[in-house]
Amino acid sequence: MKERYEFSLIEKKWQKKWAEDDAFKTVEDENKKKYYVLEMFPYPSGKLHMGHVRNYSIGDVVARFKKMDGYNVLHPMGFDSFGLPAENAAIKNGTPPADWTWNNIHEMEDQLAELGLSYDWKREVCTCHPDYYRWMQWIFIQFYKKGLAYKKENPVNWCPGCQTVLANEQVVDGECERCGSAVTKKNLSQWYLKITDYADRLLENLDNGKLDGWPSKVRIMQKNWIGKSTGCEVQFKVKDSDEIMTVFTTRVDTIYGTSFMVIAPEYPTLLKNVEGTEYEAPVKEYIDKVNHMNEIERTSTTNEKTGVFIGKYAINPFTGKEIPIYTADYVLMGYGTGAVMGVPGHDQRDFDFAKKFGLEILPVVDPQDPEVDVNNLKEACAAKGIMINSGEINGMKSEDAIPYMINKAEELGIGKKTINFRLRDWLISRQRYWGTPIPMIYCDDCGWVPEKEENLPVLLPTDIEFTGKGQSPIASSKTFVNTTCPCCGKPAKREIDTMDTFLDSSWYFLRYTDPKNDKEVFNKKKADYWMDVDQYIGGVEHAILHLMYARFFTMALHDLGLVDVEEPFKNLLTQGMVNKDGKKMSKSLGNVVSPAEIIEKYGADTARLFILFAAPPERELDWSDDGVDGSFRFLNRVYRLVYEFVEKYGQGTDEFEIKTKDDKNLNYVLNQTIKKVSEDVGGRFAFNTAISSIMTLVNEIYKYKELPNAQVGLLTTAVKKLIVVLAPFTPHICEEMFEHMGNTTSVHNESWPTYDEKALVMDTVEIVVQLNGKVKEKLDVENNLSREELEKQALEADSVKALLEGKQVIKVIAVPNRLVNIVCK
RNA sequence: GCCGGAGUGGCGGAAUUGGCAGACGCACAGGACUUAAAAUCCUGCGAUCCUUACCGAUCGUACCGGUUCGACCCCGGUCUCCGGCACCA
Repeated sequence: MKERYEFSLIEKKWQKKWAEDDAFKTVEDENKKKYYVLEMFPYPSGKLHMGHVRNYSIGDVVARFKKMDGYNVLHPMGFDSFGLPAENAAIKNGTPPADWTWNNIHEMEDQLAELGLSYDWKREVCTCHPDYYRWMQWIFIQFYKKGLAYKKENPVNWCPGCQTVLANEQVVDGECERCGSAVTKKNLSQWYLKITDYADRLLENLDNGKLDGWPSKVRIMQKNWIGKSTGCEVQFKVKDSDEIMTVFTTRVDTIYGTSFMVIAPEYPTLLKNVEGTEYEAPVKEYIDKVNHMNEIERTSTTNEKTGVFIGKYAINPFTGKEIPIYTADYVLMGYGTGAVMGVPGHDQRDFDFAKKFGLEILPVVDPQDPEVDVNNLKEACAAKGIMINSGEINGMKSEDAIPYMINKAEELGIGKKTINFRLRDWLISRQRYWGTPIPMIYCDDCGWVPEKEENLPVLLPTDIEFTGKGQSPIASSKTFVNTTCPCCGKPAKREIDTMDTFLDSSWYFLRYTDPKNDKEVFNKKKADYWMDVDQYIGGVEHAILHLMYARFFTMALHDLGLVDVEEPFKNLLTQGMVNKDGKKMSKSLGNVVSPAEIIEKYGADTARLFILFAAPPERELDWSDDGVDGSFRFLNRVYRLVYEFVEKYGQGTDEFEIKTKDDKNLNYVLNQTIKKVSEDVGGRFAFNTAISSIMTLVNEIYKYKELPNAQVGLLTTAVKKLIVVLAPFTPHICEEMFEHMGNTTSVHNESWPTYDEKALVMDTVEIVVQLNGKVKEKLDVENNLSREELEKQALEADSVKALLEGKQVIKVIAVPNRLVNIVCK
């Protein structure tokens, strides 16, 4: 070890050694407790950013700590390597997507290596590799066989920028989450996965304790996304017709206040109902107008209500009243039945609509609120209350009227209790090239048939022209499309769409448990040994999409008998963003700090230390160049401490005896630090406070070593343990210092140190004396004094007596080892 | 609109169960070492007031109020910021 801290040499030296020794290889071991720590694998854009560094630094500390703490740790890494950017590069530069992607993967592997992360690279998984997507296709076929995958024509979200369809979850505020184009609707025949079959289970597990290790924020977001609502379907007859229109409502109690009905412009019988009437032209015109709106326009809540009367009336089954039927775009075909009953008194949308079209507003719930005049409503009153104008349910509480009316509707055979979910089935077809081919074949005689499993993988063709326009680029392949039917052997055509890349990332954590298996998707025994993931770490932006898809996949695979667990991630940590000057790092703002630059200037250990120290992991972190300097200074300070120690004492000695107050103090701080780091890293992931306590220890060692009666043995112990507890955070420098202290093994194979309870008990403690809750005095008293004894000693202390002079003591509260509060006047 | 979360020095943050607010670090200021600089080391660092100084006093965790011997922490209300959902009947 040199006198100066030359991080670059040190980091290269140990990275090489770890690679040569295969230091982080993991194998199943039934005799050891397993721990699976996983960071969300990256898309191989080619460059690591600070968000990655933060994500992987957190994971690495946990992995290294758990390993030292005696666990059999699985800590793998891979690449989510299908996706649009590779294809865009092909359009722009003519580089084949595969070449572009593999180049990027190799660059990112190098960058990850520079961070000194403890991955078992033998388990690397890349989703664009045929060894992986072969099993992706296999899973799809199992889903298809179980009825979980189906093809259907539907109005779907279409992104004109990416020239592909999108899942509901990928449409954000009416825009494509990737490119920001306004999303439009298109009628297309597409593949779906039946995630709605799992809606109830996905929802239930959010609240039944299975996901208690998740941030409640994420659970609430998923809950809202699934959006369960319990209500009632009620049938309305259409006047002078055999047709029945069924509405869905959560407020069947208000049915007596229905003054109109609205159906969606896509309602299947709408055109038939107006055919040949004077209403045909205006209705068609309206539908046409709606079809030309994009999602942003159509779903804007600030829009004034629009709609047209369709010339028909429905009959309220409870009152017999005839009500006009309208079509309006505020009613969505995709939710409920596509028809609603209009109760303007108690639903704001219906209120707005009634005002616009001059329809009757009949109050049926009295909220018993002096501020609300029910007979002259200024806005809809959604509050609960007492039923009025509602026939036999008058006087009932509205919350009691709901079950009563559901019951009644069921008895009369005109309705039933219904549960609706906001969650829709997952549209997984993409009109793109760089993704897993959907392994389905269309035969004129047999229809859609899955490829035979022994023929998997269905390889991506390479004779492709990339234009960025039209249908899937795969259509341009001369070799791919034509095949024979796996069922009857006649000529048939392959599906040319590929899968949404979110499928690839929905089960990669399972493949890590058995990544090289070419006989099965993964071995059940291995998967059952490692699963579930004990700690999953990644950005909160995946709270809904990835995390819900992965949960769905795991449940479905569980149901197929492939794995025991049904929830994949026991604990979830959502890390905050890395900002600069309070703003998101971005090229356009020119405030991007590149990890490569920082590593070159300060080394990976400093980068890791700073990023873990600057803020708690789940919070946003503001990058500070000065702060990085501080972390660098600290590592230099530790380095110097060890260097000077060895210069002076060689390997030192382990033997010591606690004699002086200073000995006792250093030993206390040492044990306190071990305790604090163990709890902060092992329990609550407070890496910032763990590091601050290590800094305190270093400060104390510096003070102690200058004392004339400092003991070499105690000093040696403190320095050695310091290196060990710091090792998970800054692995290279600690390895170097550990070696310099005379060790021939790796510091990362050390057992995590335990602390001595006895060392944490001081002879005396400082307690606070308060007068009426205000601190006035501090006293050193014997440790663990009883309440009574503490009170007695405090009142007898001269300084306290002086304070109380001329005052009358009313009450004394004594808390052992903490304080005495004297209430007086 | 609905549902979450947050608000603490000049800055990042700490206070884990209602018990000394501001740990640790950054920045800044002063000093030591040095021919000088860097590096390093030492000291100070919430506000206001008092005092020559030491000592001390009062206020202070977004704002207003409450509970309590005692509140950054619990309760009620208000404001601001951030995130999610949103014409889902």
